[in-house]
Amino acid sequence: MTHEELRKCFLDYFTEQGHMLYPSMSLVPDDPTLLFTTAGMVQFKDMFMGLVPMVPPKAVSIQKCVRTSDIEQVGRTARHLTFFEMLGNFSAGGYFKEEAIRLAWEFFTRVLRLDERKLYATVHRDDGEAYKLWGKFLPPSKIVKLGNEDNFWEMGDTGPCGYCSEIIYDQGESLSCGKKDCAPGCSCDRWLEVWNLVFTEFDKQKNGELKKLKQKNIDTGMGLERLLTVVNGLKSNYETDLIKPIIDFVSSHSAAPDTVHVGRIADHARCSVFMIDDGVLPSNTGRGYILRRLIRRAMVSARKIRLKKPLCEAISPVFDIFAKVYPFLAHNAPRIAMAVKSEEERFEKALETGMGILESRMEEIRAAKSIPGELCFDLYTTYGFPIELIRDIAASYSFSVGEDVFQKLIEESREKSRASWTGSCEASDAHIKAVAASSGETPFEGYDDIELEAQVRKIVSGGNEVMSASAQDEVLVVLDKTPFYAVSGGQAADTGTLKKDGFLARVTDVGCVSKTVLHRIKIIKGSLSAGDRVLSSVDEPRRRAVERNHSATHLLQAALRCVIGGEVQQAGSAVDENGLRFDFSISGKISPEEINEVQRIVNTAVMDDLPVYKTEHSMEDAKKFKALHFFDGKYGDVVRLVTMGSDDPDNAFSAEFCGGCHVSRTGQIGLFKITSNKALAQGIRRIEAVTGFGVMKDITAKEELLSAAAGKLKTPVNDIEKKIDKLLEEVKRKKKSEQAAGKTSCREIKGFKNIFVCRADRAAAVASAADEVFERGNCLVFSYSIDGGKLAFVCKASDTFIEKGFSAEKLVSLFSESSGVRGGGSAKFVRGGGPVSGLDAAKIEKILEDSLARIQAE
RNA sequence: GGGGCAGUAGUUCAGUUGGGAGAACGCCACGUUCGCAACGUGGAGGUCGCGGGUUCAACUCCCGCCUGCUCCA
Repeated sequence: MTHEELRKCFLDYFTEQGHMLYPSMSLVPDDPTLLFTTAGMVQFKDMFMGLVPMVPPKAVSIQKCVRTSDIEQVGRTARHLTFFEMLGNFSAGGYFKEEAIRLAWEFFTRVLRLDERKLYATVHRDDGEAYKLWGKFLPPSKIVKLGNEDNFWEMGDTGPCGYCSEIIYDQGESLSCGKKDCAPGCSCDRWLEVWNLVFTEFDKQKNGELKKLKQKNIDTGMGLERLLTVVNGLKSNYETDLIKPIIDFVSSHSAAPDTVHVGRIADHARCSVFMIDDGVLPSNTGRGYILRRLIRRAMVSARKIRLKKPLCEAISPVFDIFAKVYPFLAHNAPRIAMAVKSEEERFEKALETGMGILESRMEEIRAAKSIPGELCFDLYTTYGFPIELIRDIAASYSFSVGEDVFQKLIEESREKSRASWTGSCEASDAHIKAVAASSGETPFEGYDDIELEAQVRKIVSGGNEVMSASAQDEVLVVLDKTPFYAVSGGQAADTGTLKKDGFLARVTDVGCVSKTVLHRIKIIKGSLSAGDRVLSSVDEPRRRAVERNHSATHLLQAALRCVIGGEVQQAGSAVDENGLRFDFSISGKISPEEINEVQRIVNTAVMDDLPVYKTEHSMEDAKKFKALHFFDGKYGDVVRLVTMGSDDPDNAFSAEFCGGCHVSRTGQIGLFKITSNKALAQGIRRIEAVTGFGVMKDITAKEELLSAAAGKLKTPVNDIEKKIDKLLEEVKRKKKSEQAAGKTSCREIKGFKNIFVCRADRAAAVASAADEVFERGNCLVFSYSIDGGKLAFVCKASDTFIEKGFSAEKLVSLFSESSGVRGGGSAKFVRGGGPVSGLDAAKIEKILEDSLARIQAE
């Protein structure tokens, strides 16, 4: 059976039983506390919590997942993967244990016709109900009772959790670990945990307390790769058609194939491709860092097996495997390969500097016949040079590696990082979600009306629902409909006011929980109660500015595509009243000429005053337009389309899915000016720009700057450059003349042959005065100035004087003793200085002569 | 979020307990030789990432910030 057939089998079975099919969500979840989507239930979390209803209460999905906690095991065992797809059926407040167990058993035995003799079930030892239910299908000897470790399921420290029950497939004695107590539940390859049925009925609190959920839920998860292995009677995930083509490709291009490393490359290739497809790019933090680590680990393995292809080519089989399942993956293939390639180049560079450092310490390493752990740690943490490669290098020279020290240092630095981790706060979050869920959707009517009368549905203060609020309070308000745009899609939230007789409040922020809009207000006067009718008004000038910037962002993206090509992909965007920020992926460089061209194209579109169309389409219809890009499962049933220039996306200047607010004609944008253009990360650039009044503000600020500068230079604005050139020239000349010329007087000290004292009129000339004398030949010279209330001096001594005891250091130290003015340097050269009080030239030279006399006396 | 390393001439970098900012390549001028190349001499080019502090004196030490690289969470 192919993976495609198995998918169909699974989805057909559950949809026939009334389950609604949910497409896989992105690997990057909306939830910021989650690094990646790690299970099928992630997209149903709010439904399990009872915050959002599941209609109908039965769902089925095949979810892309990433888990990297067992990354070390990948390649070594038959079943560990960092990327996998999770088959699952779900119910929030619908069926529970009995139906879940029946559905699972029936799917395995009747649909897939798995050998019943090889199936076992595990249940929690306190879950008598599940034990009894399994009794209908399995003899007691094949139902295993285990503890919390195996049969209590929770995701993270808080949230939905409960007992679970696993179906285990016996892969046969040949795969047993051989231990005496090897039995179902053993973690070896013989007893494969295929399907996990989770009965979530608790909501774990931060303090560890288990609160009963409002409803009971079913959450099941089954790795597609594992199931495919079992169904086809294979021994390992790596033998399935989900991975084998990559293994074959990699092996055939390797000079020294090795199962562990080939497997690792295959797994990491799959994971990297899907992560990049969902918008992750290699970086040094967060999600990007996980991706970087995968790619770099794969590269290390590629070196080990002497892979003859770069990684960016080795990933190509992944696209073929998933061509039918994720049709848009192939569309992104060039971009994905590009991202991998640039990370490869980056890593190569890191390896090069690492090798350089290693070589520079080779002498010491050779002597010790060992690479010290401190050096390994340093190479690894500072330069990203992997320890595996250090081990290889050491082995090739038969040196040892300071592993103990290395491990100790790594552990210490990990501990440090962990200790400084401050958990994210989501204290009253759940309450607010609950209020939102019970309030229902808030229709947004602000596209057309920025002022309307609405009724107050709920008031939330400090996370709790209240009946009223009064002056000075800061509360959240839910209305029955709203003109306020909530922050989303990069567009900033509206601000404005809520008013009624004797009542006034400022709307400072507007947010969204599922489809309920929450208005954060600060009450200026009067009081507000649930049920009140209020006039809600959006600040118009601000909203218009936001619209100009948002529409300009669309024009910018279209212009970038014109100039650079279709590879430009939005990687982030932020729009507020002050300007716009657009991040995008680009493989190569972008020249200043290209930036100018982009700016010109956008302004042409503005001056052409193109009409802007906002239309709604069903997903089905929208897919017919060629010009549009789709992402898996990102949009709902109805999509809003914003096009400029034509209402036909295929002929429009710009066409994008967008729920945001826009001008009605591009002419309203006024003018578009790019203010910044820089690289954010490898392959990602950020353009910042302003429009309308923002451009005016920008120009005014620059004009003021120019006229202020002109004022200081006492010259007309147009002559600024000339004037600056002149001034620079003057500064340079002065600097030179200061050093060179200046009045200096010099004399030989009586009784001391070739010992000179020079007095310069400026501090800057002291050194050159000393040099001038010193160049005449064998001598000792003390040069000083009294300038601005400070003494500055330089003393130089040639070798013969140093030998005789007259070093610059010695002389100055005696001089300092008497004068209190300090200085220092070497025997040949000393400089110093400081404030002088009551010292004049005569006194200074007297002190100097006394000091010389003391040296001579010694 | 925490740690490590780095930021010096157009470029690649050096700078040794704090004591006059350097090399190589590149650039300009002159010269030697001239098929190309090369060689010689001279020269221009630096707020030593930014801002504080310590000091007679900071590229160098201390504190803060910015940027890049990197490991960890």
